[in-house]
Amino acid sequence: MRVATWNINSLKARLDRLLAWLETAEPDVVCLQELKCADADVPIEAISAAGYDTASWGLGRWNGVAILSKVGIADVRRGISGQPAFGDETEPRAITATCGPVRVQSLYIPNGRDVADPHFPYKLAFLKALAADAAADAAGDLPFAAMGDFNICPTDDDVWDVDEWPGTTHVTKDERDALAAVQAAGLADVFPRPLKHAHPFTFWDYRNLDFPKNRGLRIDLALANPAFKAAVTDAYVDRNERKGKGASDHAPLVVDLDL
DNA sequence: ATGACGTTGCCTCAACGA
Repeated sequence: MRVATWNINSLKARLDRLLAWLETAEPDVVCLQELKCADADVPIEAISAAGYDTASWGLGRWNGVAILSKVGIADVRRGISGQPAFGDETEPRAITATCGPVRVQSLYIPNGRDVADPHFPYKLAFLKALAADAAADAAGDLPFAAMGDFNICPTDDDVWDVDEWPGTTHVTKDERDALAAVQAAGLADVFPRPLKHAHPFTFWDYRNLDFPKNRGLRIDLALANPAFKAAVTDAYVDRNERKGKGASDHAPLVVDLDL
């Protein structure tokens, strides 16, 4: 089976491209982030017509996550245990479901904005809660993967140029340590192959010709438990989806499984 | 070709992204 994760930067604005990509890539399960719409505005009919069930958690113009599945959606859970709120709002940044033989989590980790911004400790707190929350699924026999936009470059190789990257967030030791703690719970990075160039970047800023110049980041990850990892036959970043008019600034990360 | 930022809300600009 084929499982993917994609930060689509607005479900409404990207719907036509999403539907076209579902038809060509034929994933069985897709984790989406940055829906930027409320649950009531999720176009479940169009997605259903493409053959997918939808589980979503969206509140409005910011954040929002979903899981699409051709193989059923069961045991849906919104959020994570101990999820920190920002201000008085618990933001829609995690949804988990069992889809056929796998359990997947669609994650949109807070950006952090700047190391001096309140969003930065919020990001670290979210990751700390995630590490604790993931331990049970990580240790289980059911293939499980926490997938999504982690907003962290795990290593300097995951940045197009760490010297030129205006590196406050995404590359700090605190963030990488917090990510390592999630992995230490029993989740391994499913490292994808790039379709072009040396590094499997998943994000390129819209500005400054970053995509044509391959000034990218690898911030979208699939962290898998041993049962999921053992079933992986291939993983790649579909950078072709970053091309053309109306693209998201992220490309899908696709994982193939012998399941 | 992949081309100089895009999306949303109530909006004519601000907030946000990474």
